Amino acid sequence: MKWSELSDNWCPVARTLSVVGDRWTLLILRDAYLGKSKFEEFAESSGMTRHILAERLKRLVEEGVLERRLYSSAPKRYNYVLTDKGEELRPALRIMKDWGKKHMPVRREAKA
Amino acid sequence: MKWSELSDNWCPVARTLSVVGDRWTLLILRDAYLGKSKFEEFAESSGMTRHILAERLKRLVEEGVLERRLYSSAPKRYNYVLTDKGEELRPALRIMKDWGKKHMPVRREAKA
DNA sequence: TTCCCTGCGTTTTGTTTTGGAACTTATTGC
DNA sequence: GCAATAAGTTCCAAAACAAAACGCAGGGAA
Repeated sequence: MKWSELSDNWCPVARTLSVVGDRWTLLILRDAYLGKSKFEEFAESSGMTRHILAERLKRLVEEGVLERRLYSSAPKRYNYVLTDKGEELRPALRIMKDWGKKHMPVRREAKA
Repeated sequence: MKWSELSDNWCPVARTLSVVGDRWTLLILRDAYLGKSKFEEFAESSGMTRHILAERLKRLVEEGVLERRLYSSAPKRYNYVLTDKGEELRPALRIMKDWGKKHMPVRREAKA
């Protein structure tokens, strides 16, 4: 089965994952919960490539998890802010944060 | 940044996602929470290829989320059961289930 | 007015991962 | 011997990805 066919799965968990279950999307949400909203902020913080970031942001906007908002008209600049729908996933990330702290100690020092 | 470098990230969410944040792993956990434990059960329920399933199960065992257990010695058969560590992610899946029910209605009928 | 800078992406070029299907191994039952 | 079952493994083409360069619209400095 292809990943893209998951959005109409009978299982609500599967449908949720069809939006946020890929490699980088939940990391974007993490940054959004931390208050980040600009393309460059996401790019730097998460370490993902700009290519992938652009694609994921577009998808999250299409799905109504983020909203693309003009915050400067000249030059035109957009940022990405959480919708109510997006906010409602915050508790899931909190659980993952606690789980990571408890079960996934850092083995070697990472820079930043 | 490569996905594999995430396991030593400063952020506990990122470290958690380095284990369960890929396309299919959380679907395996969903099935485990529903009581499934055998390779064939996971394969059929999730619709993922056996190839990927085998890889993900191996990783989950390595990370201590599942335990590989001999349940038949002749012929040798193994199944996969949740550890305490694995159980502790259940609440995150529950949030995703509720979110999916609320925000991701099924658009067309999918077969099982 | 020529040049560099910032913010936000897009394109290009290889590498890695994935999907799909067939194959393997060990054992039981017919 | 022959099919069935369970748990993987192997192969190849297709898709996704990483890294880095490029594009573009304005701003500011020289």
